[in-house]
Amino acid sequence: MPARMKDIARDLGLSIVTVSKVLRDHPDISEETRKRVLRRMRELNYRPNFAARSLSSGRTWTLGLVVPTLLHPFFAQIAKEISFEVRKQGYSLFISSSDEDPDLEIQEIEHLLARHVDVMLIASAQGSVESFQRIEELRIPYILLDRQFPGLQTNFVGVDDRLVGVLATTHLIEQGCKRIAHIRGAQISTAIGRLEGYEQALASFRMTPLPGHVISIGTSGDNKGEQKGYEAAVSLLGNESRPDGIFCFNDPVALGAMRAILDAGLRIPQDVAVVGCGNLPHSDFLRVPLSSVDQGSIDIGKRAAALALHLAQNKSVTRSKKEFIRPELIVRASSLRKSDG
Amino acid sequence: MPARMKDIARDLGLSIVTVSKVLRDHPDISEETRKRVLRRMRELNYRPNFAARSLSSGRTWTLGLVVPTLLHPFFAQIAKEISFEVRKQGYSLFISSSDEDPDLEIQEIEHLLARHVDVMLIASAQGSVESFQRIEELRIPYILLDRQFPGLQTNFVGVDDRLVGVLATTHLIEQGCKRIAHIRGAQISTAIGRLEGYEQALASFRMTPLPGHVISIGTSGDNKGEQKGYEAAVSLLGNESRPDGIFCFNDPVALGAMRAILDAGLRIPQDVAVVGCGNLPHSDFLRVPLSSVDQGSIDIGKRAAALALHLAQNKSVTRSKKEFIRPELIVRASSLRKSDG
DNA sequence: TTGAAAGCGCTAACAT
DNA sequence: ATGTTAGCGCTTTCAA
Repeated sequence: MPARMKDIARDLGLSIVTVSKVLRDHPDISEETRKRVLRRMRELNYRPNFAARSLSSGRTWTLGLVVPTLLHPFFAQIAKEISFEVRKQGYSLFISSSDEDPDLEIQEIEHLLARHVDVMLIASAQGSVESFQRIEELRIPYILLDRQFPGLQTNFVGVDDRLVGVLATTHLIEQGCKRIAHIRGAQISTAIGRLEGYEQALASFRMTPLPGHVISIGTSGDNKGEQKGYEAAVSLLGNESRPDGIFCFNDPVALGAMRAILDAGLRIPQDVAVVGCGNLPHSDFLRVPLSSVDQGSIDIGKRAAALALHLAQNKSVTRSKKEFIRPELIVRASSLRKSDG
Repeated sequence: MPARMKDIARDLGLSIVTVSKVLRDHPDISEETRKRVLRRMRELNYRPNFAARSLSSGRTWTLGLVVPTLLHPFFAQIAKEISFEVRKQGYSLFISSSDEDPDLEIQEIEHLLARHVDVMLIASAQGSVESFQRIEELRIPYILLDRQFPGLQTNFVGVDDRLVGVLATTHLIEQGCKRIAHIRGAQISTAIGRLEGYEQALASFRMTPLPGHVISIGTSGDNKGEQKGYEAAVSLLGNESRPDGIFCFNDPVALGAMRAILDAGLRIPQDVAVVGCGNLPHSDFLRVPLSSVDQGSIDIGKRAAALALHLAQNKSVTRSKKEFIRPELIVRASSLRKSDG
């Protein structure tokens, strides 16, 4: 049977309240009492009972994270980082995966709300913003990760997706590509941002996408990225003005695209250069090592954790703190056509 | 302010207990009362308060999972699966990562114990079993995942590692390899099991490992697998009787080994065939698609979840239910030397 | 600087 | 079939 405050108080001839105050670093406790209490706590290996604490304080010291998938290293990294950071402050993290399914995501959110998490962190697969209204009604602070919703005033931490597109596309231009295509993602903020960056980079070199050179993989989840990328690339390669560079929405899509290019008997990067996004592990060891834009998942995790802790501790609910992480281009063989990089 | 049982009871002129009983499907409640209560619950969007429930029932409806790393898809898949399965029964899962660090793992375990999780699930990075004694003292049921400890009577769910070794090695023999080496992992049960399987398979064909053909990557975590695999393979290739087949402890190690083989100007699988373990995503798209033994992570997750739920619900603490998942060999180009495979 | 009283929302025994 | 009584272990006033 674990020790309770009651036991410590009895043993030391003090009241429970005094013990409680020591535990929470309350100022008006004499140094001597504090020491005696702390000593006895150590002896009895005392651990506070979170359920009791939550019930009386109204806080659970618990956070909830919902990601579209844990299998993608990007989200796994974020989850790990958040868990680690908040843990330092005594918070625990519920992690759940929505499998890119909006309905399942809503269920997971509801479940975490029922748990009275202090803060919610969501990388959402929603098409609309309705599910967030429930959270707001309950006055639970929340943070959107990676994916934004236009017009929604909320806390957000994610990569600067427009810059992702600019970095990748500018790099392809600098490598001498003249006909740069983009395999874009579905209608979520990340895909839109990267597309805008792609267009912006082209525009700044007085270029424009050729007809049919922006092609979408549709609304498929991440799990079909490779196949969708393959199909999209096959279509691009059949275009009357065949691209000599492709910026892909993410790495799985890029893998599929590369396979299609090689299957067509073309060379990477000489005939078609490829850049992905996400910087997946083992990108080095692919048939052609893949250039990719790193999304700074560790930074995202750290910043999200810091923001979450802030929200958990201040009853003042910040509603629209937006933090953008700078992406970084990792150049590998798939796009390196000039030795000067 | 969320609705409480008290509100429902007041509105309906009932006692709190009656409401509570409805919620928990207690038998002695009239059908009519049940319906009225359920209806009002829906109207008020009632959610039970887990903290209160935990405090009075002594159960938290919460499980804790500690994995060495979430970045490895094997553990991510397990985590996701467990989370999903237990969620169906109203349980939530705390997920934390130890980063393959035994001390950090102990901290994470302590933290979860302080949370009074109903069941602990641990894929342990420990060298010794001491940390589990703390869990036993507290009489919290726990399940070991993936990695066992000799002589420890505990619940376990994981792949049959000996069979992993047998499958991989037998396959290499059948592909005509005559000098099969093994790059083994550190002193954990998975590595030992796979080594035993390797030896057993050789023995059943009246073969034995040649001198220096079993080589260890040491105690390094998974993150250095690729480099360690490279080094190990370089050493093997310098052996006076050069191997013509290598069974690698896991896929990262196999990637490193393959790189070393290619760097040495040798062909895969003609000169050296390679088999890994883990069946990492994108194994298809490597320079040479990698044959690998799949560890059935989804199955592991499902079985672990079922066992955890059982333990959570029965106060009878099963202490040594062991479940072994059958691994499956996925043959790809890295080991395919005969068309009849 | 310490403590008494009240209560957080719920469940578990025991009435009725 | 429904209700009464007592807590679960802690925090939060407020008083001493």
